[in-house]
Amino acid sequence: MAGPHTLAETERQVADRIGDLTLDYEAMAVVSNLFRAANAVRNHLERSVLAPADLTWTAFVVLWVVWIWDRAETRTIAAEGGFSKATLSGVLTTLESRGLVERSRSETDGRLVDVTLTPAGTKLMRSLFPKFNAEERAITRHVDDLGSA
Amino acid sequence: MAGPHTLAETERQVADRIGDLTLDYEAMAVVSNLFRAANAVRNHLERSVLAPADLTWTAFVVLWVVWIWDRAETRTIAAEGGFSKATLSGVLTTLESRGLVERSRSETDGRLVDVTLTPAGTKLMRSLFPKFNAEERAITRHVDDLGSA
DNA sequence: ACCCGATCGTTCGGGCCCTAACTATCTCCG
DNA sequence: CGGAGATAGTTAGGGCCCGAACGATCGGGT
Repeated sequence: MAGPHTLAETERQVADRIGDLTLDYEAMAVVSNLFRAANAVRNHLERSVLAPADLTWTAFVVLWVVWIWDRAETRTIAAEGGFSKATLSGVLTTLESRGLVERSRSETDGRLVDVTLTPAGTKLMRSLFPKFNAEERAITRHVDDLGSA
Repeated sequence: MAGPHTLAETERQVADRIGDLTLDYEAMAVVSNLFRAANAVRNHLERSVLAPADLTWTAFVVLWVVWIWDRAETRTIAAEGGFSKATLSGVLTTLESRGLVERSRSETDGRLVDVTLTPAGTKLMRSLFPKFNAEERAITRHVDDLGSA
């Protein structure tokens, strides 16, 4: 799906399996390369920036959203980060236990939960995000290479 | 990171947080959109094609690699699919218990494990892959929209 | 004032995902 | 031949991830 083989090699193998069907090889390559690139970028950023701070990708995204918007409702964070409410709930618990975020029930709507950064969380993001962005910059300089099979 | 806000909005918020630092907003947008697109594509394919067959994304990738190359060593599958050997080990156990793949120790090298599809696994892929590719085709027709913030 | 449907966040169960540690096997080289 | 180092796959442990089910809350219509 996202490995070292060339498109031509893969195409030949697929043709052997289902030669009688009409397939869209370009669409296959697009999806495959999309994931190849996304995985490569994520792995690099996790190892170079996030792991030293003992943060996962998702945890960093949560901190990022709350940091940028000063405070955020749970539903907003999940939508912004692209993961489910269930996932967020667990990550928030982790971050809360580490003293990086705080949960507080909304005063105007009893169903909502507001999330804010603790001073420790803010301090972490102020020092971490510049490093993260520097790596983003370094990566995107050759992101085209990652995407080509 | 990958939500509904525009780049301009996000940029203004970031500037409020660390206005004195030099940042690469375009690199931010590239990474963010890369993940936004990859997530959207993956979620769609999982829900529309994989979930009805009770397969996860990773499980499908494993089946795909083994199917196309007829048989594959564990290390090859992991490299091709972009996940760790440890992850693959667990997924293979799941697929084996469902009777879709078989493990067999290599005859020439006692360290290696060869993976092959069972008849049931082959049958599943022959029926599933055309559906998967059809969705890939439908998605990539507007993948540019997904990537634009 | 009261119900009904919609919405929010959490919890539960199962599965993926990674790193580190471990065992088994192979290969190289003296 | 025999050990040292490299390599393969598995396992252990911790964390993410999702859909489904749940209790709590809100809002509109009567």
